[in-house]
Amino acid sequence: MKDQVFCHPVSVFKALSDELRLAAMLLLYRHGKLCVCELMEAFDAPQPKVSRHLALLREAGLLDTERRGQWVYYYLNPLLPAWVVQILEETAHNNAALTEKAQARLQAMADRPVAPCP
Amino acid sequence: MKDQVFCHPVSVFKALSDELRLAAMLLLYRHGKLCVCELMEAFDAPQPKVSRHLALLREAGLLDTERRGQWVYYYLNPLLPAWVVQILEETAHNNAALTEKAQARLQAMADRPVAPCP
DNA sequence: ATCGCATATTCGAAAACCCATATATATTGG
DNA sequence: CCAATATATATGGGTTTTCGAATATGCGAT
Repeated sequence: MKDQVFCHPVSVFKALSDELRLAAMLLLYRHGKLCVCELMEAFDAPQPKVSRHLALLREAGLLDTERRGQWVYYYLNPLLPAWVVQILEETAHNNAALTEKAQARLQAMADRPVAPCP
Repeated sequence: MKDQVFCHPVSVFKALSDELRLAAMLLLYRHGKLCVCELMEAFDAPQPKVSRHLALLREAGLLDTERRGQWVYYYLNPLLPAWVVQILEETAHNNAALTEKAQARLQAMADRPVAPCP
């Protein structure tokens, strides 16, 4: 079992202090892996905006990525400290409204790219 | 038992995304009530800076205040949703370093004002 | 090689944030 | 009332964040 990454709490909270970024973290916490275009659809947001926020989360160490063909899948950094995951769980559990609309748009999305193998 | 206050998660995280504010929340979580001059000492920070950050936390609904003579005591808003308290607990428990120095300076502080009665 | 789609990055400009300094308000004690 | 202490707020400036628009890169298919 690999070591966890260090996350400075202030950086974590800063990363989560934006509506789109927080919702993205919660959506990925629940769904495992999603590609940028799925998140664009879920948040009804322009591509550069989504991409920029995801890059920020990755630079903060919260997300990791995996390329599959033309798609890039984002997912929670598996080395995330347990307390950070706990915070996501706590937040998701008590704030379902945060991801409700995104969730619905994601479900309703047509032509979703095929999920990555592993 | 009174109703809890509503706290938008994004606002909560934004409030916690500053070193001084986060440390202040954790210190108050542990100590119950502290006045501004104690927090100035703990953080070795100028008075307007401390006051401004505390005001921000109060406006975000995280803190409440109580005047006792010339001192103003800050403490966690008793109506804080449980999930917010959980996040503080989780953060405090896994990031002791955040409040270590402040803790020490507070202990070492001479002439601390007397604690409020109730 | 070239086209089309998915994603990333760059480039200003507008807004938000943070700080130090200075000043104002409130309370206590004389 | 006056002086002293504790706290709050205002002002101005420097830094950071955020955005839309434009452009660049990467990959697959033809």
